[in-house]
Amino acid sequence: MSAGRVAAQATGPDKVQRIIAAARAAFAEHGYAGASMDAVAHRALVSKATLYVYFESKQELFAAVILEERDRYAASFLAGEQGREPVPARLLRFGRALVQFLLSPDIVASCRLVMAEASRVPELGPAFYGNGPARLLDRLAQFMTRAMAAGQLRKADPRVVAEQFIDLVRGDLQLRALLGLRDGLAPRQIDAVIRRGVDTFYRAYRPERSGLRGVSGIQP
Amino acid sequence: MSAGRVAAQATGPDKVQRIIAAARAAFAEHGYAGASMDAVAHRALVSKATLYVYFESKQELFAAVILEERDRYAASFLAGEQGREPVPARLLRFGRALVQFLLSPDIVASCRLVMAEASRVPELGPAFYGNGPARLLDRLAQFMTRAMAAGQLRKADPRVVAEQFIDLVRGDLQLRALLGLRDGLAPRQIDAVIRRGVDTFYRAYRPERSGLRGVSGIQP
DNA sequence: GTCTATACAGTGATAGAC
DNA sequence: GTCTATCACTGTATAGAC
Repeated sequence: MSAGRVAAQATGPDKVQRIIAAARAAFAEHGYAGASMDAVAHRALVSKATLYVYFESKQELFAAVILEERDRYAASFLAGEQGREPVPARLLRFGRALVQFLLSPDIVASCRLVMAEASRVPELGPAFYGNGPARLLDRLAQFMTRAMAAGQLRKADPRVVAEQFIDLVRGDLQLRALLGLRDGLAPRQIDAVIRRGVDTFYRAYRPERSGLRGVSGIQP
Repeated sequence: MSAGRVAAQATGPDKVQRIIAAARAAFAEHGYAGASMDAVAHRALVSKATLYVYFESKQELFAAVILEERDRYAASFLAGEQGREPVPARLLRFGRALVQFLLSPDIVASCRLVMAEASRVPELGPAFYGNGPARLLDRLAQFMTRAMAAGQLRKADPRVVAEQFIDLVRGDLQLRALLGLRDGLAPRQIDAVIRRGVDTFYRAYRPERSGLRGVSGIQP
């Protein structure tokens, strides 16, 4: 137990990760109350008692799952900034990445779980929002600020602009996904929503005297 | 069993309603799996066995709760059409009613439940969406169609226009409510989101050239 | 630390008296 | 139709052997 060699047991290091992964799958499949600790232990290839060595309760395990997913949320968006492209094209690129992310099965499952338990675990919702959507909004607002400074967008509150961009691009796609609809979520339909969202956004926020320049050069 | 007098028992008629109401409260409070039939029976002041007289299973009771709430969804929006007001004012009025509805505790709770169970009860999501948001979208699209015909809005696909209006007015308010955030949901902040949404919407969809083309809405 | 085995409460659903 | 009492089962959490 003392210093030096920690004597890495055969099953020490990543066991926690395995448990969390198993728990995430179980929660996503059966919901919080519906997922049994037995099932989690079985999936993680450990005994139920071992579970309780690492996590004092089911609640704590659940929180660990959500907070781990939360970190993926603030993932590497906007990675290739592609500064050369015109603003509408960059918006379209970003919108596609955003929606693809929001509709990914992992994120849909996480959102469902957090929403379902929000009233019983009040600190979960703010934690999820603060490290997910809020960060996203910040980064997008910075982008909008730069675009406005460069005269590529009409001047306005960058946070409002960013929020409305997200609203328009997301459409009701996220709602549909959360409700488990399969209609209207084909790739082509999704892309149509995104393109129309970018189009309307740019129509409202393009520079004032863009004059006769076309609304967008974004038709793929 | 035989014909004629059905002999209305003292507790026949509204008992089902009482059970459904109790079930809605229990599901909203503890989630589907977390709510016990025992608790529902207790709340409804009936015995558990009586529950199973009216509903064959927990699933069936749950479906009844959701489908009853669904009907409230298609409630009397857009009641006072107020045809005299200018379009932006009418949009603002409608946006306020819409958001107030979306943020009401009952609807938030229903959405959470449906989303949480969507993957396990696949027919629930479509039923909820079809009788709720979809109907709303239809009515709003009709409104947009009339406004376009009257030259008060730029011509475009009415369904797309209606959808984007909802997106802009809703903002992330519904998401925040579903996640259980209490920040940013003060009445004043809510109204600010709505007003900015209507403003951006109208900027994108106001008539092209209000001055030259003549606003006479004779052209269908 | 890890496992097998289990305590104890609570679950959905049912049988039988009234 | 309604209730009391109960079934068979599963849940979380814990003891004790290794």
